[in-house]
Amino acid sequence: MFGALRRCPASLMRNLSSATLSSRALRATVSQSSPAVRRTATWVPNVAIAAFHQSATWRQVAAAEVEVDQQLGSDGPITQFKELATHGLVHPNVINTITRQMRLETMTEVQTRTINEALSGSDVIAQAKTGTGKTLGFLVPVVQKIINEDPRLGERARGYKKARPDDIRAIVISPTRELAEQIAVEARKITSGTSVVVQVAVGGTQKRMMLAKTQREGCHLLIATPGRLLDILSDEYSGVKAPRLNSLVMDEADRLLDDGFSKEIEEIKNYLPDPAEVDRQTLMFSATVPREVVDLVRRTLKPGFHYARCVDEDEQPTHERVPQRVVQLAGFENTMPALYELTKREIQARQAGSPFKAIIYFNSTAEVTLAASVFFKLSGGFRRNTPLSNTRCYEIHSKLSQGQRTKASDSFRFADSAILFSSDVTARGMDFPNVTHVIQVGLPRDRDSYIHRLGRTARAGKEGEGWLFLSPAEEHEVRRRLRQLPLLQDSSLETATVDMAAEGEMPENVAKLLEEVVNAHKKVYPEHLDNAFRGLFGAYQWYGDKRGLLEMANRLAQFGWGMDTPPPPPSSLLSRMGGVGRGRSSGGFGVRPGGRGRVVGRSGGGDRMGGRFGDRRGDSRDSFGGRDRSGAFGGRGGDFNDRRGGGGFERGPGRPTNFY
DNA sequence: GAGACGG
Repeated sequence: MFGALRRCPASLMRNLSSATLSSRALRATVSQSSPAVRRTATWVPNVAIAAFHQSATWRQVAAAEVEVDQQLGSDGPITQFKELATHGLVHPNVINTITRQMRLETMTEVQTRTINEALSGSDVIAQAKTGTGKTLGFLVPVVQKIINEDPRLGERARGYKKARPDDIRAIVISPTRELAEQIAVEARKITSGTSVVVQVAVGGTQKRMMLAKTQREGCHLLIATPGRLLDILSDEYSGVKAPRLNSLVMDEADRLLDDGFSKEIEEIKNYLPDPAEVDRQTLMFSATVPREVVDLVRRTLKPGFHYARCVDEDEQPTHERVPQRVVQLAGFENTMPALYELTKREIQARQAGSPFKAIIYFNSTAEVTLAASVFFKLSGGFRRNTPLSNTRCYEIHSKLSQGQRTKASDSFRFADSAILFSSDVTARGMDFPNVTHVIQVGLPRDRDSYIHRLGRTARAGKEGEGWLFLSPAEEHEVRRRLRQLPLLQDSSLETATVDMAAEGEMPENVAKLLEEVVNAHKKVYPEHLDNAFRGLFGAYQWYGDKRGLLEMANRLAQFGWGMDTPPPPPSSLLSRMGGVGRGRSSGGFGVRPGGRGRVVGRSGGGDRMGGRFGDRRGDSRDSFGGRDRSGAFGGRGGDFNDRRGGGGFERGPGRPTNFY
């Protein structure tokens, strides 16, 4: 059936290629054709052509495709791995490994669609949520294509496993090193019964070692990150060439095509053979396909590409299915106390046999490092019998060595109960089993980023929940950036809204918790504090009110970290604010910290915070009992009883009616 | 002065 695609009549192709077709006209064209044409067009890769028409959205195209499929009475795609071998579509040695060693029988939806389509030779862009087996979806057809070119590679003949270094037939590009390694593990598995040679090229490893290995063993399938790939392709002396490349896979394609990567990707293409001379199949995979990517895709993929929108209409995507709560913080300084309160509570609530496995995302690497160190102190280091002593803390971001990154990622992957403090390195594609919580501190750069991070939990049919901690700086931006997401306001964390500058009374348990957290900050390396402080201004560069930002940051340093004098902000910030003098006398640079009309920063004692919280005794919640505070002290029972929001959030645990 | 991607 799929071979028939190549024989798709030229006349039909021409019709479908006409950029003036709407999806409706396209359907009509197909359904009015003769039975023979209709049959050959069963999987009409060219339905996607309709996307060339400006009025056709991806959704319409996908709908048209399904409809055409139904109308034409397709005998349906192959859904069992075994059948791929019995129909002679994929080499039995590959399929046997999948069915016997990996114990997979039925393909997932994304696998069904992409494998069938890609084997037919058309370009594919596949949209599927994470954790649905996208990797096999492109590895199977890519490996098969390699075997097609040289059938001897299907066998595991001794001696034949020697490929030449310039034999690269397929390249898979991934935005992060860890994801590339994860893909390579799968690739080596499915090629273990064949003579196909897999190599990995990622940064942070020894380039010479990798090149020597490639010289020695050769390479058919190369899995790489953009930087290193460009590095070795452009290295005339000792690099690699791919004159016979005929498959290119972009995993997390939307990420690869956006600002940060697109330039490198373009450059990489300059080193690859001209598609006009060497026919090349391109496969793009992504969990989200934002509108801006569409134009790029049109230019990148061959006309007649296939769009596999493997998002089940009936099944809710992760970001609609997973419960998500928003914690509105009184200030930056409330972040760590609230995180600590939340994790402690969740760990205690889960003790018996159900582990707590969380990823906490931050927007700068320095914040990741700081939070991880503080939590390490809070968990009592390596001491036993603390609330967090059975929960290991790990840290991962791009500023660590590759060795540290790999260790953290593997440790967390196999951990039962643990917290991973992370930057966006792990936001996409990474498969950590059984993550129960994804906590995002600060507003992510965009909506997709939020969704990808959230996608680390509730995978493979498991439960999970999302949390978003927001500072006052983000109150307005969140409505713009995270529209239409079921974010439910949560006010169950007492430390989230408490005024940490308040000299007034506060409940003993809250005071104690704050003291613990502030003291932990005093035990970490001072440069961690300085770096995180500076990092904030980068992470919040979108925030217009620089003055207000500095004021909030100063409060963080004073009341959250117990510093007498906030660290200096980046000098560029001061020039941006304009007209603000520098000076340490006010207890900070540029802006006097404090706000809320309270006089602060007078006491000179080094242990001021400790003293304050230490002296606080006696439950005096009444003094806090003023208006609007009630929710914060309502105990754990009433989760959704917020009354501050003003926006009117859903109260009950049911489906939220109010969206940002 | 962010994040990811080569040293």
